[in-house]
Amino acid sequence: MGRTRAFDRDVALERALEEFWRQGYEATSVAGLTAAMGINPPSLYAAYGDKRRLFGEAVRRYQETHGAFAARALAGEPTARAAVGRLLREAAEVYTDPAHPPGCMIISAGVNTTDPGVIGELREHREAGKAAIRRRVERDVETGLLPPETDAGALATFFASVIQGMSTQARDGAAREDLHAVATLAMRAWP
Amino acid sequence: MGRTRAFDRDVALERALEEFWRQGYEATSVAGLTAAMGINPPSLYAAYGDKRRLFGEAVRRYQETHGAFAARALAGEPTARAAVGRLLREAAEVYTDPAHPPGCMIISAGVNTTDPGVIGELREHREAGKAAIRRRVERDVETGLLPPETDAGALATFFASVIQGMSTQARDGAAREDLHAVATLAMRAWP
DNA sequence: TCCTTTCTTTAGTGCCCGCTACAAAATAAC
DNA sequence: GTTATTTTGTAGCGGGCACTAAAGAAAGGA
Repeated sequence: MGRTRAFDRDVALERALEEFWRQGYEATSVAGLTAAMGINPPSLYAAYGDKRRLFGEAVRRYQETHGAFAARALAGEPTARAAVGRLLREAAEVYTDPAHPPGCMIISAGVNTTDPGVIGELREHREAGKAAIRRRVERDVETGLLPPETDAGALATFFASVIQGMSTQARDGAAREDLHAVATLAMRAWP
Repeated sequence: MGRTRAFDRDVALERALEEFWRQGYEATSVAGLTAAMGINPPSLYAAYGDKRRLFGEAVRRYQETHGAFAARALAGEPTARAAVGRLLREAAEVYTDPAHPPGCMIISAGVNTTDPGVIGELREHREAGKAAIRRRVERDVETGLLPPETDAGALATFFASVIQGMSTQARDGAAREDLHAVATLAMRAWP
């Protein structure tokens, strides 16, 4: 019983997500959030807790929607090489999609933030992504698709670096074809 | 004539530089700056103007000291390939030097900043670095050291991406040898 | 209809931000 | 020593920050 909520919780969360994506955690103010979400501060605090927890929900939602292409690419190709190639190509697409802010929220939203919880949460997501690449490469080494001397850790760090660089380039205004060229050149690193 | 300044302007500027380097422009407060510099706010404003102009001086100083290795690498090797190889290796060294904050100030200090002047100033430095790589590659294409079909712009964007990714990795705590491995793999992109 | 519960809006709270007025202290010129 | 000039420390300015107390408005249950 009681008065029903006048706004759509998921729609408002998506608006908040895009504010955090565009400006990062610290540079995004509660006033800016409420303006983007179309609600007043007490509604935000009643529905999401506080700014920090709203950010946590936004990160989770990002992983499940805009960022989900990465896990799909790594799981949906017969070889590590094809999986990473798809991962890089799709990153070029997503990072330059004009329908939302450029680059990757997980990579950029915690930069220059004071809150150690925010920094750690995003860094763990980035490390998890790097570890996923590494495991995909190791799988192909174990099955003989890649030579046994392949350094899976180095390849994972390299491709993670390239993806993080592509995100920075996208935020600097790089065009989609520029990032596709980066992806193509990065694929030459395979043994 | 008048009272002489009680602090060393250059030493205090270096302290401010490291604050901006570690935390970025917006997350660095004037209170934090004055504490790091060992002075009071009126001394900061008398000596440097305001926070924005102090940041501009810090960026200029960074380019002339910690960041000068890049121009030296591009100018001091006989081939573009050797120059970029040295650039990547030295970036791995500098970005993980425990004597100062990790990563590159030009790449990270403007992320998630509201001030468009700060954003634009740092982006122009990044674009200038990318253009310098491109010109170095073009020079070797013109002299016949690289095949005429070489895409200098794509190579420049690729290596700029790798360097920006290395900076992010360093800020995430990557070891020096990890970044050296990234540099080695990136060098496989050459035609 | 009336009561209870929840969401809504208004209007703030205390705090830290970049920045500065002011007067005391210190130095150079004479 | 005196004066003019600059730097210094103290103390505080207006403003935006994250967050909330209070009361009205809207819904369900009796």
